[in-house]
Amino acid sequence: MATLSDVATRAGVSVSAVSRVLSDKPGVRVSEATRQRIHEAARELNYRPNFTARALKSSRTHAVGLVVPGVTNAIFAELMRGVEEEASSKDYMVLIASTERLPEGEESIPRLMGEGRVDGVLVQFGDHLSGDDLRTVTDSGLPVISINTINPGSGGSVRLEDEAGMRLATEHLIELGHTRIGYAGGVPTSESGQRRLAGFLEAMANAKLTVEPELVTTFGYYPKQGAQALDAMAELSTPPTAVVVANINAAHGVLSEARRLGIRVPEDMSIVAMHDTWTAEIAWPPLTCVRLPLYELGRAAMASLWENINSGTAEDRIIADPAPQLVVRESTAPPAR
Amino acid sequence: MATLSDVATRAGVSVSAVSRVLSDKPGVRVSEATRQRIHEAARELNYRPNFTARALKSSRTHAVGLVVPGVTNAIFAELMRGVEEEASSKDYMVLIASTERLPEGEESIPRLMGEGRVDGVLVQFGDHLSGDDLRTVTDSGLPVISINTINPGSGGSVRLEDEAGMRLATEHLIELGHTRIGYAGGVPTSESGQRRLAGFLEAMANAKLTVEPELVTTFGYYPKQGAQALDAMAELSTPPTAVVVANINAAHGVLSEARRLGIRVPEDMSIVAMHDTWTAEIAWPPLTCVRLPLYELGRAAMASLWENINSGTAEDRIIADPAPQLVVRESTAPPAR
DNA sequence: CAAACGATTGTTCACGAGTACAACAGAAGG
DNA sequence: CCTTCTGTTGTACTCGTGAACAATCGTTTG
Repeated sequence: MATLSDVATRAGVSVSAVSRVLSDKPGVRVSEATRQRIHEAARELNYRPNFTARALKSSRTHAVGLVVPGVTNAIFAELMRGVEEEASSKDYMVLIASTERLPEGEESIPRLMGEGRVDGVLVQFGDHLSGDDLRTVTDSGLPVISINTINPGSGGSVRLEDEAGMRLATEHLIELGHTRIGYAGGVPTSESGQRRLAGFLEAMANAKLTVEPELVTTFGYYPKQGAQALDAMAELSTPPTAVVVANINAAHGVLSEARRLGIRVPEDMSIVAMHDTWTAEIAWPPLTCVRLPLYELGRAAMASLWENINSGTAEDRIIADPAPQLVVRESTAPPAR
Repeated sequence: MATLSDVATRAGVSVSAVSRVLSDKPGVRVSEATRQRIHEAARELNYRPNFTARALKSSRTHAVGLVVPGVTNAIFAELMRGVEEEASSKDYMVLIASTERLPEGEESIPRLMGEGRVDGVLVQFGDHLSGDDLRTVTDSGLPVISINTINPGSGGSVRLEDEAGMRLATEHLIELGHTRIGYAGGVPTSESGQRRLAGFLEAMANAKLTVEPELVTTFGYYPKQGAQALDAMAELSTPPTAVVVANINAAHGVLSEARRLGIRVPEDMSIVAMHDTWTAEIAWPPLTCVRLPLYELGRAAMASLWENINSGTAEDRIIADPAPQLVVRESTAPPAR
């Protein structure tokens, strides 16, 4: 790997000359002859500035951390694609830190943040946001953007129109004629979970429909918890004729549990889910979903972080473009009379 | 962010003393008093060694690159989970470089490799392995492990038992009584594609079944290409009664295309797919699959890379544990007479 | 009691890039 | 002919860590 001084030797100049020419700042004055010789030498040696040295000098690593609950997840994949592309366009790289297997004395978050590996961090805590982890992240002094969670007092955030999305989903069921509608939400401590529940309740209230407490479950966003929610509702003397599921992964769990219990979708029960990933299409029946701009959320998160890194400004943004959109497939239908 | 010399000042000793104590090498002799004072000062200042400085000095970044064709993919997710966990256990971090949107003058691979950002690279080229990219990667002089492709002359590799997996899938259909079996494979230039095709042909030959050329398609591993393969087969005067699909993502495409064409699965056509991701269960009908150890492949890849980084040895490994396993679900059945 | 030794700690330099400052050349002006 | 200026290039130090080497101290031994 060629260094600055290798190039300098080859071009017969000093390192600083090479540094000046190659960094190509506006104010530098170098003769055309040396400039060319240096460029030629650099090309011949296939010179690339050493990242570690540059990072040490400038205390900029041109890398950001992305902390997510897990990577086996279509929602995360969309988000990450957005982050990746925006990062790439800003000459940044992305370091993934999954909190999937936290239990065993997880050290990767403090390591990521405390050692100057990254210039900033994007955090999407899942349902299980441990207070300790959160503190580690916010106390580090690094620019932090939290995704779909407003972090009190620290850094900026980006989030989606969760309420509007849930209203859309719920209104769809109401328009189809459902009145007894169940809700399978995220855990109550999750912020996005609270917003989504609010959206559901609002739509129900607008339609003057009553929401019986036993029809509101908040087990979580994962398939198993979706199945759990359906189990709870199926046990009732009069189960709902439709269910709003606050997360598509949970909806997949609802679907397979419905199959297991012999509940036909949509004939016996309609299902509408939040988020529209490619898995919605392959499910049977294909899931009616509300599409939220996850890719754009990722891009916006990275853009905000970049802003924060470079100018210290931290704002809370709501990603509303494109607006939440209902994608009707085959998991919803009018209720059987 | 506290530095070594901050700790040194606070403890009233020199930087080298601190360095010695905190790096805690076996041969160092430091008095218990200073050791304690240093540890205390370090704790009080919440000292963490600066990664960039350490990397510059030792020319080890404790990071590896993972180059993959795309991140919106359940197969990749499994693989990445393995890589992540093994990396974490070795105190390494993972940098993702997706080649998804290569066209636009992609610079991220050379950047990743040429600037000393990573100690080594794991590469999984998809169907579209460009010669240039491959050369960039292998010429860099960095330790490289290629995943599911044997890279001629450079670095080591890990791969799965593709042939055995395909044999298993094909034999399953043969045992059910199918004789006219179609094949939807990866592009012919892909190495794993060739091995999988070989496995299919071998199983057919073993059963003394003829393979008509028009039943062998090699469009690729993606859903759309799976759909394309089914289209080609459905056009035939006598379509196959079963199809072996060399990739589960393509199989999802086959399924939805079958639905579009009014082909019932498994009544009119059985489908068996390679790889068993969670999406196989949510599909309708749930897909019969051959499970290959993707997670273990990821772990093994990272372990091999670590070996290569630390001792320069590069071997080609085949991950055979656990062995390929047929997971029978509902997409396969005996042929209709 | 002095030399020699071992234990402990400090000084210095290197890693590669970047930058303030110094140094030097040549040209213009007095 | 010398000063001054400008344009160009080199020198030297910084970032934080790590390690070879040097220095210091107290202690043991001849």
